[in-house]
Amino acid sequence: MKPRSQFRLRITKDAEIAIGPGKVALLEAIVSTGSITAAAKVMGMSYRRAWLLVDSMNKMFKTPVVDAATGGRHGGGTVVTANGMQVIECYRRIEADALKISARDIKTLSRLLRD
Amino acid sequence: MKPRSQFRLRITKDAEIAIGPGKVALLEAIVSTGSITAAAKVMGMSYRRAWLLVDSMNKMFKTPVVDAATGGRHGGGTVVTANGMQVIECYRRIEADALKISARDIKTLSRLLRD
DNA sequence: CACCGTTATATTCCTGCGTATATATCGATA
DNA sequence: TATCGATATATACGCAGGAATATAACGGTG
Repeated sequence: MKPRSQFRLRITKDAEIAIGPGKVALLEAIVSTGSITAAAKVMGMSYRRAWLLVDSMNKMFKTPVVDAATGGRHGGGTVVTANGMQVIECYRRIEADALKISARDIKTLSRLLRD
Repeated sequence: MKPRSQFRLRITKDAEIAIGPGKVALLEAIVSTGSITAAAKVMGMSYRRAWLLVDSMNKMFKTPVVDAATGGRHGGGTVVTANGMQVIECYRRIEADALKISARDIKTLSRLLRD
């Protein structure tokens, strides 16, 4: 079938993942939904897992990537900070650049696969 | 501490990984040791796991990536085929190119991390 | 000041991955 | 032809990661 290639960039600190594809996608889901709960649902993961990922990101970066609020009319919500947006943009740009520069070799590799 | 960034390119076929960082490293270990058994030890994994990885690669590529022999003076051994060598080289070249083109952005991202 | 939906957090359970282990087979060489 | 080390394969066990579940706290708004 169609071999799908994907880059997975990870930046690791002390044997734990600072940022990777899953965390970036989660951040993007928070941007578009406005809450961790809804983002978790979109991503198909439990709220707990989503919260743990968000929490670890906030701890690993100098500046938090999200700003979570409890209470309020709609119970609260979570917004991605300017710093978080920069992380997303930078990560996606790296991905796009890497994919572009390697397109030829990736195709070569894919062609070696059985159909 | 020192944030270490790593690219992990995967080429996926039907939701299973055709080639990725672990399999490439295993192939390289087979090149340098001449057997699955020794390569598994070097990689710190069980023989079973190593054999399963090798087996899946041989099945997914049009041409086998290794040639395994049983019996003989030293019990046999496994050599990486020309096709396997091409897979390794192509994969490593993609990695190097991607890392090079993204060096600046990766540094930017790393700097956002806490020390 | 009661309501509501979200964040925050703990506990329990389950499942899949990998290890460990055991066994059969192979075949060049001494 | 007996030996020896590697391949090939099956079974059972352990464990970490994630899901499911439960509960408390929060704070605008009506």
